[in-house]
Amino acid sequence: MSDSPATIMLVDDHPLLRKGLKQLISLADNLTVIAECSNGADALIKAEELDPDLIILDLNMQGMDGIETLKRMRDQGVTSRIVMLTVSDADEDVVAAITHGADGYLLKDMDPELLLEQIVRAIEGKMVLSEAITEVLATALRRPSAPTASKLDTLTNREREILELIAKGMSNKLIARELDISDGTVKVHVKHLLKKLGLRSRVEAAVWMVNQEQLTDKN
Amino acid sequence: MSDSPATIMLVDDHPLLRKGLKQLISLADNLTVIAECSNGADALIKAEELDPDLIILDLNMQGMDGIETLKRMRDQGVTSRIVMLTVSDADEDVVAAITHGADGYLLKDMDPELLLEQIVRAIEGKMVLSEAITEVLATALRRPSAPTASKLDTLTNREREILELIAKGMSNKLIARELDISDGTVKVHVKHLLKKLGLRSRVEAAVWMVNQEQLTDKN
DNA sequence: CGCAAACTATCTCTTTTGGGGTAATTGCTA
DNA sequence: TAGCAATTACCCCAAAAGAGATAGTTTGCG
Repeated sequence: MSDSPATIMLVDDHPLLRKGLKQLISLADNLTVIAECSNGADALIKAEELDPDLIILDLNMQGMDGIETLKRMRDQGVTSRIVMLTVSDADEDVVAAITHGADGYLLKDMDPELLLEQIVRAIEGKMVLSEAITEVLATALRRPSAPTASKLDTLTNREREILELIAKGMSNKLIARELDISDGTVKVHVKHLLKKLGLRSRVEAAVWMVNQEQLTDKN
Repeated sequence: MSDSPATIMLVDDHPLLRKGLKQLISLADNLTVIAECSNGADALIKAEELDPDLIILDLNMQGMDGIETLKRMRDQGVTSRIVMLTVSDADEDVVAAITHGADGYLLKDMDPELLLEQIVRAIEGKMVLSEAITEVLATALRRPSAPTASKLDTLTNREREILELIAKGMSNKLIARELDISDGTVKVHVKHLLKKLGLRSRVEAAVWMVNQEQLTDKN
């Protein structure tokens, strides 16, 4: 290590948490906080200007969120180590953070001493992950990733139509009336669509579809 | 005011945030933090034991959440002023907090100076609400109540639990295995929960629940 | 033209679901 | 103590769903 302290930038829209974090970091004499930002836009500018050794980035921020900020920083050519700090251990967030170039993912409810250790390790170039996170990441990587959208494509128009009605909670009989076909025919379509999607019941199909709709709505 | 400093107890499962908050409070010489808890159960014991002037209570905690903790404290006869501190400005939370006897509702992303002012005002016996919150509260009160959340509240714990499993697509048999009860019993609970929610099938229930979860997740 | 895929429909059979009831146990409350 | 709500479990029965097979009609493509 060098003899001058490592530079750290904090990005979090909770002043209180910044304060706590800064105080924590001040306990280590080879670390220094050179900047604080309360939002992503600010962080982008300061990151380029100051080129800190480490950026600690909150995931859940108003306006531009942590992932978006991270993405833009990397696009902009920021080479600082970047560690996400967050309350969320949601699968997608972890995966998104790592795939977009985060060097770590720590949870806010960690023990402060441990957190400080991890920060030091991050500056030393190591990937730091909360324990709870490593599992999530491992299982996420085991799955190739989003095969979901493609699955919908394997369905015929009629099957997709019927799946959407199932996702509204409708029974075969109601669907039959709605589409003006026999309920026996609906059963055939349901049978096929379940097989194609690898699901075991219309309830699974409904849940899957609703989540699917929500996912695509976000983008 | 008296000449001895007012006593404050902090309840939050993020050590970091407690640290920041404690430091902030230490800036005022007529305030003193006499206890810190990382969970609701601990808080219940210490609150009764120490009877602080003010309890600052995190809403989103592991295990017993803030509202539950608040409720039990009041049931237990704790007369301290209690202020909720949280990231969430979800309508239901605010209303729930106030109706269960909270004396204030502050957001974690407030300006620290302002936060400190509000803490002082709370100790002086005033109701303190973040600006963003007053609006929420006003509109929440204008409506008689939340039409959706109230329906979930009519369910018993077991029914809600089973509804959540249905919302994962599980069959009665699977749910029975999961909860280690007979599948006949699961059917009884399903029957009741459908009647209470005014739904006609588990598929409707699943769809309703998934949408419900998504709505509450956003806040 | 011939063929495959999609859509339709029907039949059979098993499993699941939902609605009705009764009843024992527990724990809390008036 | 009596009563009530919640949880558990069982009964019966009708409706719905799902899996299998078979088959007619239409449509588009090589």
